[in-house]
Amino acid sequence: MELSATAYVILGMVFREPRSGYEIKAAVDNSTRFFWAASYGQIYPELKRLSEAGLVEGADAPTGERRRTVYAITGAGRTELRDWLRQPPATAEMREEGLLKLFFADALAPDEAIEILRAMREHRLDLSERLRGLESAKAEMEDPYPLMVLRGGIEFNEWFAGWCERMEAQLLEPAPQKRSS
Amino acid sequence: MELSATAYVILGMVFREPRSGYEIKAAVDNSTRFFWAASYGQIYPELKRLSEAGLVEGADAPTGERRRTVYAITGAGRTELRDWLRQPPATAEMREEGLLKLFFADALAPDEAIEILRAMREHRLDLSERLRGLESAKAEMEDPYPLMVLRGGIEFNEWFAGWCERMEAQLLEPAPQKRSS
DNA sequence: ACAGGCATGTAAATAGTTACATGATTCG
DNA sequence: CGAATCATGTAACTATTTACATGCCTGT
Repeated sequence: MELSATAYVILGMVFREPRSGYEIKAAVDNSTRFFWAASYGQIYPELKRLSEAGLVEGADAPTGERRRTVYAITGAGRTELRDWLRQPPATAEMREEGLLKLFFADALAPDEAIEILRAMREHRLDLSERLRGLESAKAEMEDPYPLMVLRGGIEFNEWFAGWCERMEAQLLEPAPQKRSS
Repeated sequence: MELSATAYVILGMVFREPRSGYEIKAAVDNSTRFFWAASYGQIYPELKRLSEAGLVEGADAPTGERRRTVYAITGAGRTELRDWLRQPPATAEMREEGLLKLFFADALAPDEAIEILRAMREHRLDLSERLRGLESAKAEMEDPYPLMVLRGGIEFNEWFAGWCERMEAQLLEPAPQKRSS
């Protein structure tokens, strides 16, 4: 069975409890989004495919007149998810515009290069703040892995901010003089 | 002027010296690829667009009978690149399948979760080794930023590997007992 | 002679975002 | 009542990868 990455995100998100497409999107947005995103344009069509493949099962669960479908994982879906989890992770990518700009910063004045680092640092500090805001909610869960990943995210963003700070300092330092004695 | 991200990668890559599409690809592959990739399918069409927009200029530079075009940045291209470099970096994304799997690892046995971390750690160590292999080449350059970014990449991958190691150890530890005294 | 690297390009497929359309419910 | 949020979906667009096609040049 050849499934998209989004398919596995969905399977993972309905593994513990049935969820609607909207709820899956919300769950992704305050957890995996930071290392694996998914939009409505991916989620709804994928739910239909997974349903046709028998890996999830939809059930009507309207709130009043507002139609709503919650999807539960099936036995086959659970098997599929576990099989995938056991494969060694394949993709690991980063797209960091700040590093790209820093890479080309020789085209700018030195103080402008420092400005790139400062902006990256601020962004990473913002992110770690936001992740900290999610921490208490996850701290109560029985499942320990989301919290582990979240704390990893916080540590990473702080590490990155620290690196930016060190590089800013390095660029401010007077260039080391080459002397013979 | 609305340009794609690939356009700026190209402008940056031809800023210091004219390069062919093939050389741009090679340069990307052992530098920015780790945080910003580009394929032939993006580079060649984009070179044509940039050329039409007057931001780069192609010149025939065949090697024997083998046709070859090297592109040099124009004054307008330099201005465009610098304008972009001065904008605060907008996109910063990560797609890390290992973290996604770890996030869902509750569907597995504990030793299988450790295996995910071990695979991620190995991958990051491999990467930092490969980046170290590129270090000597960049150490001689006059332009200091590529080396700074490269060393950042090495440090990041080592930090990440260390985090994986710490998390592996945490999962191996006996669960802390809740005692009153 | 053949493999591997240099060199340019396109076509097709896949992935992903964004914007839009529609309508119900809840809270202030 | 109006805004925000719940809820589902599609269309259009943009981005990106992969595979393929073509052909020259260099070293063994």
